Amino acid sequence: MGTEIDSKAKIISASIQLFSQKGYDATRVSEIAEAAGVAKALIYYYFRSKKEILDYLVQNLMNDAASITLDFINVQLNQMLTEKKIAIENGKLHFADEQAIQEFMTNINSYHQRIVDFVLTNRQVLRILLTEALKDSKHRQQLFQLTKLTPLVDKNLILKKALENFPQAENAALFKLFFFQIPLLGFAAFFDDYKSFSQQSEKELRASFLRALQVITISLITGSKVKPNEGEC
Amino acid sequence: MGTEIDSKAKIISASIQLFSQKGYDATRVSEIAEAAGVAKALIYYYFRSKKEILDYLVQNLMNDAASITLDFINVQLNQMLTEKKIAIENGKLHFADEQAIQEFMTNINSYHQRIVDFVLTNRQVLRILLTEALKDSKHRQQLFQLTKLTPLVDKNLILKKALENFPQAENAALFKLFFFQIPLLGFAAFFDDYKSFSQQSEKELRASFLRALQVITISLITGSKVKPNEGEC
Amino acid sequence: MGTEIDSKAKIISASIQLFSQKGYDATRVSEIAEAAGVAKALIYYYFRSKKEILDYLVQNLMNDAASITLDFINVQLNQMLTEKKIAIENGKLHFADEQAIQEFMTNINSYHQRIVDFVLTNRQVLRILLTEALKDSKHRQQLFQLTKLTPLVDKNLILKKALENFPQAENAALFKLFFFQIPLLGFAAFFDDYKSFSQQSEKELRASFLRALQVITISLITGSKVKPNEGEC
Amino acid sequence: MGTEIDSKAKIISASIQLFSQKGYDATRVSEIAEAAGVAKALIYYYFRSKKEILDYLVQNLMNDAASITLDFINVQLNQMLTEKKIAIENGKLHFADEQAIQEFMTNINSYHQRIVDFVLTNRQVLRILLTEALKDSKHRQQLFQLTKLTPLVDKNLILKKALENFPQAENAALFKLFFFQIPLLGFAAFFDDYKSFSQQSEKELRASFLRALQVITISLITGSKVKPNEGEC
DNA sequence: AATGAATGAGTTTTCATTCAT
DNA sequence: CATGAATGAAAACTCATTCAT
Repeated sequence: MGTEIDSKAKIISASIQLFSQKGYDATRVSEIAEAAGVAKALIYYYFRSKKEILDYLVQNLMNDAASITLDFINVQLNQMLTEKKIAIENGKLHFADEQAIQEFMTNINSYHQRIVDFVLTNRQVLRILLTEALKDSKHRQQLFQLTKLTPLVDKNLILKKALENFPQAENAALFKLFFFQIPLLGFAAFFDDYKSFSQQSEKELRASFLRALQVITISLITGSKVKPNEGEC
Repeated sequence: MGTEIDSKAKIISASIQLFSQKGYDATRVSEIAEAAGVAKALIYYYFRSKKEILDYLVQNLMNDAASITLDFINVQLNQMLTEKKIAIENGKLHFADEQAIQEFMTNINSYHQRIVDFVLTNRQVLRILLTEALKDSKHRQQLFQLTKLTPLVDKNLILKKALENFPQAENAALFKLFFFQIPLLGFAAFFDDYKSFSQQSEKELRASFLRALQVITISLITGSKVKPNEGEC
Repeated sequence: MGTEIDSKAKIISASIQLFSQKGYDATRVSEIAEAAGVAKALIYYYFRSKKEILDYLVQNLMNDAASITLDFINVQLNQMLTEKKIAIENGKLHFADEQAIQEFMTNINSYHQRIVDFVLTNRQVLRILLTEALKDSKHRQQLFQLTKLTPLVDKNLILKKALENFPQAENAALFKLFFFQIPLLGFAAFFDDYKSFSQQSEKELRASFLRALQVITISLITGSKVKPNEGEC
Repeated sequence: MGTEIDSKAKIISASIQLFSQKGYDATRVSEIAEAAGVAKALIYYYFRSKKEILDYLVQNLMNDAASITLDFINVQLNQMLTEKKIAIENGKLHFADEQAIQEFMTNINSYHQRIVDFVLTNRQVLRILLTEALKDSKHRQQLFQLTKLTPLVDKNLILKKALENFPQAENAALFKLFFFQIPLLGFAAFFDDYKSFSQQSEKELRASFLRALQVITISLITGSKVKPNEGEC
């Protein structure tokens, strides 16, 4: 013990690799053992069952997520409001000066960076969770619980403003889910595939995605009210 | 001869139900048989293997998708350009008058409606395909092939304009994928869950999502250029 | 009926082909149907079961065999004895003159020809029977029953003489079985393989085998007594 | 750890028993498990498939056969030639004296003994191989490869002489196959059946068969040339 | 005479899990 | 901690046979 680089860690690592690659159901315990370079029976020394490995991975992700304070942006936004660098008028943000805009952009970007870094770092387990969430209601709950950590609507002043464009309250949640959280998950889940397809570096892709987030955010903030079609849509 | 309303159809229907519910791997052939109300062996009379059922479902989806012309919007857009109802200046769309705006909105919404209707109608198989795409490269290819049917960037003048906001060409593809196609897929895949969670009707959700698509689209079209942060992001 | 070249015959023919090729157990009823170009269910119109097809083939073989009089040689041999063309002295055949030898050879050869022609004509079913006899005692009985049709020991004067070389009576049966009947069966069973391997024509092989039978027969008839090793063999 | 005297050996033994009894196709894996007194799944712990058990048995037979030097007789024959105890004149063997004949007989018998012992010891697997060879070309090849270990024609001076009786060279191979190798295989394959039928002891049958081999061999060696019938045979 | 559809009872194979050491 | 051996339960798939027409 000590020298043999922690069998448990190897089992966990192999599990992440395989679950995210082939899915939980299609992954065999024997494959995990083989990939981890340990005997199959050892897995049952550390985990009660195959299911428990999955639970362990997801729980770890949840804990990691919880330990990250993602709403720090609000603190800074409020500070900017207090310092009169920004103001909200007629449902739109107004900036005191060019420097205020710059500061605002920096803050919002740093906020997005944190989220993107988190999903990229944990992309394999996120992919596992996403896949499982598509078929298991328990994991679906966990996935949605996870998205609460991106408090765009409730706490984040920015999107809150932007989402006022939507007449119904629920629509805000819908927009948040399908155009912010789902893209984030999708980015994490398909990152490696898209990377090899686009032949861009990890860094470039990350930057591009962040810029896309900016486009959406800014556009929304400064965007005009939408008159929803009252047709038969 | 009348009672057994096409056993094959019942098998297919049961497969869609179960695959989309529990995932392909977790669905047992015996469960399909039970759900379809036929003998297990009959499934192998119509399909060579469990895998072939999946292939059949996906192939059918692909064929259905192919038969739908999703880029009709371009035709109408071009017509509006010809009729001088809209013009493109400085990378932004300019409208001749209020009526032009209205017509444009109608067109774009009808375009989105078609896509949304397609993904909602086929949401179960789409969910299956999405789940499988997350673990099987063959299905990943099919999923991406499917997204080619939403020709937002290449052929669609609207997003083309909007996406000029992105400095690099590749970013357009990234934006298209993660903020249009993935949300669409996500909407289809999580529709039923979100519906029961939000307690909104199918019609309402569809309308809300369409409005969200409008928000994004309009905001982008009329949006100001984004100066990407040049920091170490 | 009449035009459609007899479905039953096609089923039988396909069965012979497949049973002899892959063995009874490994042949599927569906394969027979396919090879015969009829629906699987039709097979059950003509035969109660797959087993019954096999029984039918073997029974047909037995009947064909029974209808051939294979011991006609004895008649002619006895005639030669009566006509003093041959005589038996000291356990060896003595011939009256060269012409007698010639006549004798002709007779014996014509006898062998009949047998060889029979096994070659029926080689496919014989192969089936041989294979089945190796695992099923009922067919083993039928195979041995079939060999009674080659009455070399009991009725055939020639080998009877030759086999007097063997001290024990049973040995005659052993010799007959392993050095006459088994070779005959082997010749029939492996004929097609040996033919394509040796690249000789069917006619040539048949002639060669007949010559080999002569060699054995003649050698035995004129052969010297064998003093069996009395060692521990 | 002592009680379970090697489960793998028990599986192999049960497989040999059952395959040779009922044939490979008709033997169920569950039967092997039951006969071996182990769980069905254990069979798949040691063998990838039912087919692999068969392959293992045949391969083992091939290896055993290869490890036995069956042509040692040639060494002794050559020695007798060198010692002038035998000579070859006019295509026939001539012996120096009575003692030479006796020595020769001893040698040839010891040669046959080895072969017969080998086929008797491995009669069950040989029977399996024979049965499979009748339907699978791969096993046919292996069967014929096995017969190469009885180098009667090419290396064995005795039969080489004898076979000169045959005009065509190929006939030698035919004779070797159908009147030496096939009888040997037949003896092995039908040994147990013939034994219980003849009610002779194993020892007696073995001795009888060896004597039959002697009869054939001696007769051939001292036999007169055969004038093949030039008729329409 | 002929067949497409259907199935019960098996068949091989798999796999998560346990046990003895 | 670690493992080779072992297994019960179930999985996918097969196949001879039957049924309705």
